[in-house]
Amino acid sequence: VRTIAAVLKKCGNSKVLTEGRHIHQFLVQRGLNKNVFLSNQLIQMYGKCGAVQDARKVFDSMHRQRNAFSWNIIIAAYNLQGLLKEATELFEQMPHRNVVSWTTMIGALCRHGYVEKAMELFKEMPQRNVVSWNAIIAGYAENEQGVSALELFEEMQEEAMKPDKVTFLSVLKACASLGAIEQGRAIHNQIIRNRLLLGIMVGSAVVDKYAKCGSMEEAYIVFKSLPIQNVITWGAMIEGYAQKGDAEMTWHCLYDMNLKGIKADEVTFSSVLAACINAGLVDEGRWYIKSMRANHGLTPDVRHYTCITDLLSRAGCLYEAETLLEGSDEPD
RNA sequence: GGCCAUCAGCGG
Repeated sequence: VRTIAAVLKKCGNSKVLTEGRHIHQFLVQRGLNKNVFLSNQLIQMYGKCGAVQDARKVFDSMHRQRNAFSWNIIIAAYNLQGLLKEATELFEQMPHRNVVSWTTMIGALCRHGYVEKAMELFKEMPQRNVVSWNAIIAGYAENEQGVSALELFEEMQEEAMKPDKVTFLSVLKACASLGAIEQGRAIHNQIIRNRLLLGIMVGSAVVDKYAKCGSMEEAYIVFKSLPIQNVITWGAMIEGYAQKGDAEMTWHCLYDMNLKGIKADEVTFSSVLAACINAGLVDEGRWYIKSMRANHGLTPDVRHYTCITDLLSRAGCLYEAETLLEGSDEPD
């Protein structure tokens, strides 16, 4: 049972629906489909594969066997597809909502931009844990309401709720979008004081925050101190230099990351092109967008064409911009 | 007891 569960989980995470269906059939044949634990895994597997209808069938077939997990999982499945209405209906029908159910809905509402509604739920819910706090803080941070995010962060600590690494991620993001360098430093110090080692995720957020606040020196110090550097940490550095129009350092990073065996991706190149715009380097821009295909096996998409058109039209090369767009396979 | 919610770089 444990191994079947693990396989189902893998199917969900790697979205291999056909394999998942086979296991489902197998479970039916063996009469194991009455197992609540496995049924929950099935719902989750279908949900992650985007097959909400199948997930729902399993859920419905459970009848009175359903537990809080089943409900939470099916609600999350609808939310994953952006089906907020259906998720809300189930949430309202759910008999014994727990902290996870509430938090799931808070996250979903925030993802749709309904932060105020999420806040209502947050206040209404009977008890909150660190994840609930994280969800609402991330919601404000995502919806460019960094100030509220930071206020909530204060509030949570007044209520003696200990922030964890996800909390720090969200508030650092809020600082980054606000350009709040001092607040950001304070949070960085707090992370250090809490002896939370900078893992790759929080570490990238710290780097990004310093970069967005324009302090590339501090960004670099943290960057170097991280256990590993990946495409995202490099990307945060490159974006920082790009925003400053520091083309030199942008090229340097791009070169360096390749040396270290980290492959630049589409996001990296949209920053590189942004650097070209900010530094007014038309030839380099032309070269890098070609280099994406030629040297990196990447396909430029709308983001890159937007940059290059911007760059070319600023330089007065409108005709060239048009021909470039016609040659691309992007509709816009 | 085990299975569910919050999660880092560009644009959207």
